[in-house]
Amino acid sequence: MNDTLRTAPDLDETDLAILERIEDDFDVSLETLADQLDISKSAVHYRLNKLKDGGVIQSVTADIDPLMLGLEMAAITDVMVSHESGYSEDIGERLVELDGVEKVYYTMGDVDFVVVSRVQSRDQLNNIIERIVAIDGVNSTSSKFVMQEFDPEHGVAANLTDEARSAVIDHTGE
Amino acid sequence: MNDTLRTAPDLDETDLAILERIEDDFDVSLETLADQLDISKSAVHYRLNKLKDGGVIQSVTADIDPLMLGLEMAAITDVMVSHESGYSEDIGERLVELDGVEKVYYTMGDVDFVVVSRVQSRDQLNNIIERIVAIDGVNSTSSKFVMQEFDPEHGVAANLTDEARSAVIDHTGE
DNA sequence: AATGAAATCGACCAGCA
DNA sequence: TGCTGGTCGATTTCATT
Repeated sequence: MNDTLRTAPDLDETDLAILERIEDDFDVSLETLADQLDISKSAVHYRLNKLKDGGVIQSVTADIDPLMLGLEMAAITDVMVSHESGYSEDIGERLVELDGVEKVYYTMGDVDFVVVSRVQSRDQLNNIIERIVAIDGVNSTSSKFVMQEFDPEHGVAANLTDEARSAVIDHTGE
Repeated sequence: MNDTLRTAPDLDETDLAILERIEDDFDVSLETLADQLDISKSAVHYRLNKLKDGGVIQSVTADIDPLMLGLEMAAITDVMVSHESGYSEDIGERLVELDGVEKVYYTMGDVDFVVVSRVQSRDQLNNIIERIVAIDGVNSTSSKFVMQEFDPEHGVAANLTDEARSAVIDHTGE
């Protein structure tokens, strides 16, 4: 057996059901969850703690509408770096530190980093791009505006294929 | 005055401070927040409700570690569509409905959609790509693997520039 | 908009299967 | 280990300012 994988410490169907429910809306009472799952409130709470301690639930966060903060503009910037100078990880960390940057992906292929940023104005976007090219090792950038965004109705747990579900649940023949 | 913007219904510095705190970790007691902000617990709760009702806080969600569900592979797929057939919005909605798809951006420029997906295996990624090209109107795709991801330490509210902050707070001379 | 008191709900503990 | 039931503390609600 391999011990290198730090995948979930034995999740069952009940755990998955809890995750599917709360990953989209944590504003449910323990009682509601308990009723839906036919277990007691304490059991739900016990499992929630286990999922938090086990790192399955990384955090509980309030999702803020960017539009309400005036952030009406999003952009995707491809960043090419010169591979000679410095390690990519450092550049990635510098990119993600920039104000307005929401997410950074380091990718294989001709593009090295994909940077998603969210700003109030074109000026602010230009500002971000300037700060990106100022980073040591950055060769060139290419940006495109985001016209519209689509978010899945359900999160990761609910989007698992049947194949993926069973792979999560029975990692050992108990 | 324009009335078309549905930006935040008058946020003040206290609201922003609350948002900055809970967008990264909602697991704080009202008492802690009240102490940090020098207002009463009830006042914090009152403001939280106002922020939820006003749509500033869209939802409270549990963030799940994809790795714990075996989703160790992420990919970014550029999708080109033929502009003659159908509206882009329909294609975007079909893309985001696919299992494993985490986010879809509709962009200006040569690339029409940028699709971020998260899967357990290369097979599952191939499966997603197959379903993408099967969508009516999709011309071609180009995918790249994500080797590493970088997330900001703080969320949108904390990443506002000073310029953006003041733009949020004093939208009317009260 | 904010407060304090009362009702409700969640967190924790000891014990049990 | 997973769960139960009960207790305590926290949160939600509401009348009041």
